[in-house]
Amino acid sequence: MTPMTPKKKKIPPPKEKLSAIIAPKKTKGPAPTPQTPRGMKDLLPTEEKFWRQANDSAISIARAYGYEWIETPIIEETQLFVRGVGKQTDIVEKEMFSFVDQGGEALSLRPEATAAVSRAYTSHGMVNLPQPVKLWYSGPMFRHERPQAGRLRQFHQFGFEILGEGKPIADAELVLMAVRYFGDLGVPVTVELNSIGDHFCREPYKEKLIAYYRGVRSKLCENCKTRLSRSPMRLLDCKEPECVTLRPGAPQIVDHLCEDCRNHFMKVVDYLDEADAPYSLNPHLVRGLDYYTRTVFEVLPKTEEETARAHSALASGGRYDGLVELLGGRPTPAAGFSIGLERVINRIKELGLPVAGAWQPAVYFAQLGEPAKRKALVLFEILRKAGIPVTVSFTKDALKQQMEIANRLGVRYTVILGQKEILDGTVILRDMEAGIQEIVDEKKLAADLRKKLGLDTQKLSLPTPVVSAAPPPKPFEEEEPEEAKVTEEVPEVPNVKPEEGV
RNA sequence: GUGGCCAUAGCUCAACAGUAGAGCACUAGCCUGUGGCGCUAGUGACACGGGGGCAGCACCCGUUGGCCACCCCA
Repeated sequence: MTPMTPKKKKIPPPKEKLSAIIAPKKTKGPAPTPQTPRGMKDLLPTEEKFWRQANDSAISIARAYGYEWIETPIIEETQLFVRGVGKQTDIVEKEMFSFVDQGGEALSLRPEATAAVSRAYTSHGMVNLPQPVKLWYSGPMFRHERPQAGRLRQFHQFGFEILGEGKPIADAELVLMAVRYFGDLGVPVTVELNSIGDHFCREPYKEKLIAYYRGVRSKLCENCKTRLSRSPMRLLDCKEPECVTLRPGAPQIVDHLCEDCRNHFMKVVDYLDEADAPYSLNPHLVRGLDYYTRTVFEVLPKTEEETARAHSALASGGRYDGLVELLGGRPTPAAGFSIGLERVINRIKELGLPVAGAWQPAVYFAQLGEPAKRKALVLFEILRKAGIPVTVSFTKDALKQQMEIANRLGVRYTVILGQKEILDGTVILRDMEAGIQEIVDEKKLAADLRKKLGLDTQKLSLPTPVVSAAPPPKPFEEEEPEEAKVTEEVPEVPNVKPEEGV
């Protein structure tokens, strides 16, 4: 007996296929440039500020509400999702990137994170932590769908989960967090809210629903005919005109909630009213994942014209009281929601909302000549250590080029180090706005720059002065029409037109 | 997954069945240690594969990718 051998049946790895891919047959012509896989894209430097904005705002919400960071693997056992998300859901049935690895394990790229977080809750004995356990995560998710704007195969979700808490105020907290997140960003949204009961009241309700639709079965769309036996609740969601017309006669889940579920839902609604949250009840809101119980909600963009696109949710979530237990843990009430970061960013761009800038250096370090390069290696580091947002291009030789870079970066000051300065133990400090230069002792440079940049008036040094998540309408950079108060003019600079004063 | 539209330089766009052009960007020079403006020059593309045709980027088919609707959701 080898105890190492797992009991699971192993499927032999598809060796031939793999080797065929790694060593493909020769083709004629030049090798084609590889593309990103369908529905997956590179995120480029120009996107940084939007991602920072969307992500940092969410982090500040997470902190404020007491959620802690967690990160789970991008790949999990396929079974986790089959059991957690549900065998009959669209996600599991047709949208998962699943594969068998070299060791014969059936694995999948995660299509969502709630199942994994619930697994982690049990795996790491978080039941023994003070309850509830409140967690946030952020990362890529994968669904094999037909791509479209706002719908990718690799997309990013930021999510929050409360595990070990069944009180309705937890549901309300989550909805409010969502509302406030979008409020902070300046994205107008509405929340659609519903309760889909728990398994005590849902099963009897489903029977009634099926009974109703059986009576009118012939009028249903093809899709719904199949849904009828597999997931009848989804009939309420169908957009086919025939099905829509049948909907008003259908029994509504809210009318069939058990007493506990009804009370729970009423309290959630009550809390939301108290907080003046912009929600509306949508008795037809049903989630595509099996684990939801009781409260479910979607956050939709509020747009001028109610176009079809308005129906793509920016965030969604709800309560999932059965999930932890379903995955082999103790019965644990839980709830959560997740935000679709790409969709949020699209919206921010469409609305032209202000975002905090990406990291901006305030000082550029220019060096001229080989000795200066060497010395720059040391002097630059001193500035960096001193907490000055400084940047440099050691590979560039011509001063002109470096000045161009400094200009493009929009830096306040450029430090210039050349032969002369090395001999004197000094450095030229150029004010890029005023076009004025002064000579500074290299030993005093760091302190001088900190003073000029006003760094000493703030806290202590921030090694990476990243823009904080200060969310609300914070326009762009404040401009400082600082008049020239420095002494030495440098005449040879062709400062042609004084009209460009500020 | 179904149906439709689309695909020319890094970006935004032209052109013609006879062998691709602009603006911006990029690189260099005018300016031998100093940015923004200007001038000059240069780099750089017909997504991939096949078909008919003297000839194709243009027409046809396939592949890949994007977008739109459906589906679904984030």
